[in-house]
Amino acid sequence: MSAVAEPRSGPLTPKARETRAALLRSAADEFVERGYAAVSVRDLARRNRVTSGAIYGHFRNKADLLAEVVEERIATDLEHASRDPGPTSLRTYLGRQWRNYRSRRALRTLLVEGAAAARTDADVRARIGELQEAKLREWQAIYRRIQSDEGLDPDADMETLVVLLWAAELGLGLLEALDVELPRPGAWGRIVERLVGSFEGGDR
Amino acid sequence: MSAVAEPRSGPLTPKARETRAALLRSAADEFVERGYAAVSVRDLARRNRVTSGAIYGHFRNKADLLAEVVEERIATDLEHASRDPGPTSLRTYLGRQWRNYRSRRALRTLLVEGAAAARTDADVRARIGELQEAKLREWQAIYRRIQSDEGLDPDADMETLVVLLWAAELGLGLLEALDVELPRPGAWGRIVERLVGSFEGGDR
Amino acid sequence: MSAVAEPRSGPLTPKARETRAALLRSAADEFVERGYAAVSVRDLARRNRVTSGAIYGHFRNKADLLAEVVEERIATDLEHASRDPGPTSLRTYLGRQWRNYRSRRALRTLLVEGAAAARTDADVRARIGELQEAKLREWQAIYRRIQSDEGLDPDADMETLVVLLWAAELGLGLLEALDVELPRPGAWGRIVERLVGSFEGGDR
Amino acid sequence: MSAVAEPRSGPLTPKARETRAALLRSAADEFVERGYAAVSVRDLARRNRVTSGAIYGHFRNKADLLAEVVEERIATDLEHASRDPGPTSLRTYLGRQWRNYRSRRALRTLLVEGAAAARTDADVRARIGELQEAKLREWQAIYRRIQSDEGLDPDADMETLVVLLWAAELGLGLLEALDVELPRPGAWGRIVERLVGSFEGGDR
DNA sequence: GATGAATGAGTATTCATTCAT
DNA sequence: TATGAATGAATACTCATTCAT
Repeated sequence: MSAVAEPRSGPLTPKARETRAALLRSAADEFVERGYAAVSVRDLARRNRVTSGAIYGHFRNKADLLAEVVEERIATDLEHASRDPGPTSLRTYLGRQWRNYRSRRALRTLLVEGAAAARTDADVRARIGELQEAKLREWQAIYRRIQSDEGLDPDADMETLVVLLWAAELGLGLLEALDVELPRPGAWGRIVERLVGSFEGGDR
Repeated sequence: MSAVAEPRSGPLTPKARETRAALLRSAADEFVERGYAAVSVRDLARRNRVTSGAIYGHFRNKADLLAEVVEERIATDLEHASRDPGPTSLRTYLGRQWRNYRSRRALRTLLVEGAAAARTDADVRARIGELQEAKLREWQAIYRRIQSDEGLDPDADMETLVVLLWAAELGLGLLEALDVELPRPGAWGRIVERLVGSFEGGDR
Repeated sequence: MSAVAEPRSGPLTPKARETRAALLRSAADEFVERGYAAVSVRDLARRNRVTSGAIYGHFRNKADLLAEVVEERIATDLEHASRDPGPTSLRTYLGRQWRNYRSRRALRTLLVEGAAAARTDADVRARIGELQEAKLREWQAIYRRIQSDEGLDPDADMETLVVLLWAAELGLGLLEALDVELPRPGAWGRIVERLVGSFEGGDR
Repeated sequence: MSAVAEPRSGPLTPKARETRAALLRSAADEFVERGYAAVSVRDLARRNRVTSGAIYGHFRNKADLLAEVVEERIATDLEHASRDPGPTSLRTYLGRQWRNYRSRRALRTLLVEGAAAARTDADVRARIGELQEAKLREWQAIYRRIQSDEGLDPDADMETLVVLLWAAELGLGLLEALDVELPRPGAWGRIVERLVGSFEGGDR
């Protein structure tokens, strides 16, 4: 209906910045706790002592709000996983990541919510999807670097390995949503170390 | 299949059985295509030339309908994966399953929808969650059988391996919902074969 | 969002018919009294002791409701104006119509509201527009019949005359909306008779 | 032109005058193109590179803006129609006005919008209504002058004639809003000339 | 067993307007 | 004078669900 541009143009007032951050924070909490669909914009407004109209000064949509929440969470929660660990074996690198999978539970939950929303919202789909692809590419680069530095089997398909391991992480999110009991962190770490071991000894 | 499915007790007339089956079929299609939240009970009614009131003669509520759809789909799509393959190597068994992962896309989609619904609906959560746990237990039994029959490393943690591989399958569903490009079936099959290879040669 | 058909399919329950008629009646009253934009769907619901949801079982839209109201009003208020008066002079026929223009005030008001709504709603525009064109064609046929039967100047452009007179009627509606004082019925009748007189003598 | 237009008193800076003029210009365009109700104050603000708050420095409210737009348009578009044409026949005078009715389409559109707004806004109603009455009085004076100068039938009711012709013009606006096809300018001119002819030859 | 009219509560979103800075 | 963040109230509309017929 409106043919022209959007709110949120120039630099924000400090107070506006604060409001926005607070909204993102409580939206993240609520979406994780009660689910995206079950949280109404009014709920968020009330919780932040603003009117729902105010929220629309900061976010285009409820979906936009979800996308921003997910984007922020990916950035913070996967930040250290995306840094190249330097000289290390793939086993050590992966074992460390997997052993503490529980710390990423909120992120997984948000991605489950995001994926469900993505099914009907093209914008959410594009934004979160592209973020996922970017992460996968980052990790693939790291794995390949380790592959050549550490003398792993050069035929090993690191691209697919990365996708498989990340899919497993995401799948945990689904199982968690279904209240399925998951293995203990130690077991997770060990199994990944063991699987990845097949890449070390050379070909097979 | 489910104890709560039919509010009306007693045996069903053939016509009622038919209506019920048609509803399940089209609900499955619609949930996969347009998403559980985006499909209204009235949509389903119209598509099946019944009134929405009639649907409540067959299913307790919309969530019940989703649960039944998922249950049915799990039963049919994973039926052959749950049969013990008889004497075979784990590599062969798994390679076969993974290579044709694309055939299970609809099932994965339904599980993504189901997981999102499960987040706010305790009944859906319990029903689909228990089904998942049952499947995992089935597979774990098969893997353990192969482990002992084929002389795989007896220390290998087959329980966790099963969860990891199934989580990866579910994670694919999430990535598909986000329109992330996935590896080709051949690559999937090979990587799983390779990973599982680490269980064969004996200890490590 | 919904790909399939609409409510209101088969024949209506007597009670439903009643509800629908009552809604149309009170919508007409309210739109005339307070204006289409100022009347909310909830207002109408409250006034009819129904929920707003019920209204959407009878009408697709608020705009649909307006269109139906206008259509009905045109049908009843212009019904007798559309019947061929039989043998009579154009002067008598028109004088009679114009002298009692005040009886059509509600119709004019609705057409002003309808025109304003039509500016942004293509459906309303098409529906009311087509109705207007149909009426104009009806009248043009009647005028032409009188023209030949009563021996009026055969060169007279009855098509345009009809449009002009109806436009004047509609214009009254605009002036009424602006609270402009209008001439008395007698004066209206006389001026039209006088103007139309120019078609009779054949002179010129 | 209007006593309430400028909330801020005192003389305007040149820049403020410019902003105000630009706002009026684009408001006129938008109201004609998309409709008063469909144009938001923010739309206008964005289009003029001001904030919506700033608009309230120039106009009391949105309705005030519409009233000013209409007032301005009436003043410019009907300016030459309000000047006494000097010695001329009524036929010539009116034929000229009607033949080019298409040039006044924007004005008619604004009056339709104005009338709809007037239905719920007493201020708009009063302002535009009074303007209309003033115009009608102006024209009535001119017609009477011609009536006596040109020796038309002294019994002819010029007051009502003026209202009728102006109502017809306004009615065109309504029909235009409904996308009803209108006669060609030539036909309009001729019919008015013909009708007015009945005033010339003397009584009938 | 089925109908379909109605409920009731809720939803995201929009908008004219205000006011501290 | 202008900004832009925020208000507050309203809006059309949707939907799962119920129940008299």
